[in-house]
Amino acid sequence: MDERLLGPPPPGGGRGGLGLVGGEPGGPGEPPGGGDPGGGSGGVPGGRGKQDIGDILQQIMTITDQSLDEAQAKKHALNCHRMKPALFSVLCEIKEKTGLSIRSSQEEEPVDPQLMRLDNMLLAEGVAGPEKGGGSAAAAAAAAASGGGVSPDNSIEHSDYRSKLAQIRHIYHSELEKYEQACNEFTTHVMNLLREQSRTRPVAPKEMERMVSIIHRKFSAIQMQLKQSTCEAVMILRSRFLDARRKRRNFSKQATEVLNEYFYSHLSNPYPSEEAKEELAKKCGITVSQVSNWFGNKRIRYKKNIGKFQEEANIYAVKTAVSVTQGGHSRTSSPTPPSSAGSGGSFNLSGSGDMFLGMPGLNGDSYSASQVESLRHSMGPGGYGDNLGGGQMYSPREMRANGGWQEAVTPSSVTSPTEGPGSVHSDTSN
DNA sequence: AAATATGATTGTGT
DNA sequence: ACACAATCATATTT
Repeated sequence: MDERLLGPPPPGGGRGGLGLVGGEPGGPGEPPGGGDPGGGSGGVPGGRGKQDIGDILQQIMTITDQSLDEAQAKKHALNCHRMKPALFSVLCEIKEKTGLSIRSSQEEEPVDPQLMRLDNMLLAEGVAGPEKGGGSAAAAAAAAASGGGVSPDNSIEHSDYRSKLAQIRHIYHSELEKYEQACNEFTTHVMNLLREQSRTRPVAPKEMERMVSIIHRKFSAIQMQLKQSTCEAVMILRSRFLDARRKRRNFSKQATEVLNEYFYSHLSNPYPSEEAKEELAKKCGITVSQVSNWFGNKRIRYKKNIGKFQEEANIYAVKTAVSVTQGGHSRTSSPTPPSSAGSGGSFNLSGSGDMFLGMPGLNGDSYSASQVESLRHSMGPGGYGDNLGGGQMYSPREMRANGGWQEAVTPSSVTSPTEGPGSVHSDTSN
């Protein structure tokens, strides 16, 4: 029966944060100015401090042993006292009364919704769920399902991601186990202590229960911290690996060709329908959303600086024109009916209109001349080419007819053809 | 190495 | 849900 009233062992060596992923700059690091409450400025001169402490410790050990023996003796004496049972029962009664008030004040809390969220997320990420097998299999299945033979190299990066995730999972589980174990150890320790003490002092079973629940609450708070930091780590990992911006690859030359072709041949209304997007996606070997992204970017960037896209516009305009003249009425690829393009009407309106007026002002003279020439030829008689010298070739009526996805931008390049179109309305000053 | 191009994400308005 | 604008993060060009 020689038990020491040692303090409980601290829960497993973990502090709050797991050093999982490299130090993020924004991380919640501890401020360097540590706590020294109460201004304990009694500086202990270094040097011999340690030796002294060792000596003192030894002294304390011996003293403690002695006093413990004494205490045991006293305890025994107390236990054998004849008045002991009566006193004990009285104390128990008193304790019972006070215990009621304590119990009523400490009601059970409902399950923390935050904890639920964390749990759910960990489960969803495959951290909390079953071990390796299930997780990787699911990931592989997902990869197989989603990747319709699109990007073959993503599996490598995926494996990297998965290994990191497995690392997190491992740490998480081991920490969790450690906490669990420490909790159990501590609980039994306390229980033993209480049981032992219940012989000499009144300890109701209810009280012991309460003690256990308190301990569990404390440990679950620690677990929550663990879960939180694990979640953080997973989030960081996700943003590192799964953010597509980080591994951007340009589309293939052919893909951009196809996309540009569509864009410039539908310049008056470059909003492909869902079907058209799917068609384009299939042709380019990219996803529909990528097509949408591309068109979004293209529209905004074209509008922002038409001058920069003149060349490109010419190329593709010529291309389509040539294909029209050469192939007669058979378009190269687009299954879209000519009606939508309104081939002549609206396309020439905004597209070639800019083209003709904008080009000479730019540097593209030598190159554009021939292109324009060929284009003019291809357009045949009655084209707009004749009006070129006159300058004003748009009729406002037709202007409006194009649906105006770029509004006043088109005319602006007309008003000041000499100036570099890029500098026209670039309000991006700061 | 700086500048530019480009695909993707995010926030906002409709 | 979609388009737009701004912005990010990388790729490519200069």
